[in-house]
Amino acid sequence: MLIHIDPQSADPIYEQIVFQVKGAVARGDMCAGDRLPSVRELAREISVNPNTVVRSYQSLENDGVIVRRQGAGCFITDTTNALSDDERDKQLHALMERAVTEAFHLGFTKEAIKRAMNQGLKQVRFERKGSKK
Amino acid sequence: MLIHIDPQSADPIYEQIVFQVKGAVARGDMCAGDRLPSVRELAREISVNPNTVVRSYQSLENDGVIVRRQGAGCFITDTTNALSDDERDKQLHALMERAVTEAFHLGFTKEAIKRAMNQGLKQVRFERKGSKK
Amino acid sequence: MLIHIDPQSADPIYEQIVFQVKGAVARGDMCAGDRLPSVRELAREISVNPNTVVRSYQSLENDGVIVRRQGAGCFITDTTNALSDDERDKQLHALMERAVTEAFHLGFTKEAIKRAMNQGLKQVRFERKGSKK
Amino acid sequence: MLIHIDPQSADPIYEQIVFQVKGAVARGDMCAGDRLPSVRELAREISVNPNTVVRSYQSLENDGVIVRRQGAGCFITDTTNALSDDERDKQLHALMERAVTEAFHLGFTKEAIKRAMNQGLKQVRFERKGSKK
DNA sequence: GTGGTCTAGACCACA
DNA sequence: GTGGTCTAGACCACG
Repeated sequence: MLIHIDPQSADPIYEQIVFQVKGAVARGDMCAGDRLPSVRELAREISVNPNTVVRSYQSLENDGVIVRRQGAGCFITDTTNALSDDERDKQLHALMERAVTEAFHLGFTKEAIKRAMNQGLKQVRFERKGSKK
Repeated sequence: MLIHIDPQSADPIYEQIVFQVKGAVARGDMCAGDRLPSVRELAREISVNPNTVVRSYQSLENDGVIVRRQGAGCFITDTTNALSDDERDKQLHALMERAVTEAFHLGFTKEAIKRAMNQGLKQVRFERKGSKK
Repeated sequence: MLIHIDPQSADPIYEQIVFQVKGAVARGDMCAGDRLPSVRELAREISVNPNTVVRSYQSLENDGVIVRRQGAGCFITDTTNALSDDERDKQLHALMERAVTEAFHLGFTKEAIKRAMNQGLKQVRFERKGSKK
Repeated sequence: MLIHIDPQSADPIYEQIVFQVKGAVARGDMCAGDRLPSVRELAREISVNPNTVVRSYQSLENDGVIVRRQGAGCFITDTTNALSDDERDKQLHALMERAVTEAFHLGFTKEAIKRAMNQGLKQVRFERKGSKK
């Protein structure tokens, strides 16, 4: 695993882990069925408290990104999100509204924002989680 | 002002206020020079403690969105962001990466995300804060 | 930490704390990565309300001097200032104009002011925050 | 008079007035014996509440920059500051320490700070207040 | 243990 | 009237 924690960041460590796993999956660096490192393993690797890793894995399971199987470990899922269409649309809308609003207040033009968004989209493997291999 | 607070939300109240003000400015509903409701007034209106509103206004001032003038009130600024280009680019990139990653994990396709982004962009007045009339 | 508060001062308590921390960093008494006393600890030590210390630490974080990490504590950063060059120049100019003007009205000569400035400069470790050991 | 108020500034108006008068005197634009505009005159000119101007003039009188003579108006003084040498030295030291510390945290080098200081010094007429004419 | 948020209510400074 | 500071004390989130 290639998880990097920035101790300078104000973001809580558990959120940094969550986002890096989500990012790895989105980029296709991890695929459905792949096993995450065990809690203790990852905790040692990135020098954080095991409880913090547990917290991250709980959050990832909550978001439907992984499943935890007793005794076997944690695995990336291929399930599409369990939320209702309405709820998903609402969340997508909120995500984009927030991103655009913040970008506007950073002083960017419409074109610059579009460019950055396209660049972001390019880094994601949309052929879906299970397709690798 | 038409600020709505969801006391159930996981987002802290003060951030909800911050985002709603930023959104109003981005949409052009508020322009440079416009006065925000007074701390006490807004606090009463949305039934929160005045200190919570103060916290929001502090945050907005830090982000260069408003100025707070003792005895006078709080006003939308027309200043462009004071951060360095490097820092702004870094933040824009992080914003977009995060938004795209989250949208991917909600199960949306590239096209759906683009569509939502364009819809978000349409609601922003990019002619900048002072341009209303 | 050796922070001293003058409750008689016209400067607000939280600003006194901010300046003393900034001074300690500038003198090299504190370096990048060093941990500040906890909010409660410092509050007890200097006999002020914890919220007042929180206010100081918020301000220091805004100025990029420290990061606050939930559950972990507050740490001196090694980041260089994120403001644009224009903004930094503007602020430097304003600082110096103000200092010189006030010194003039205290009745000092050009030479005396220069001397005091050089003395001030001598106390700062310009080899930057992280360089201690 | 050439006093300019910046309504975008977070600095209180009365302080802006005080500093602009002090600056004008330091630059030699106003000399000992010169008369300030009357309270009402200045208030009208810069569109502020007369009480605010009164506050500024009080502060300037307090600092020994002007004298207010009943019925005649306010005049620039030529008196050197009334404080004790010890007190003046202490204030000078504090001024410079503060300026240098803030400049350091803006990320400037020793040389850049010296340069800015010299530039600031150049704009001041050290031949003292009464010498013009 | 750490920091983060929120409430309640006081008193001061500015316009 | 406005915002600015400070206290007291509660409860939550993170490591």
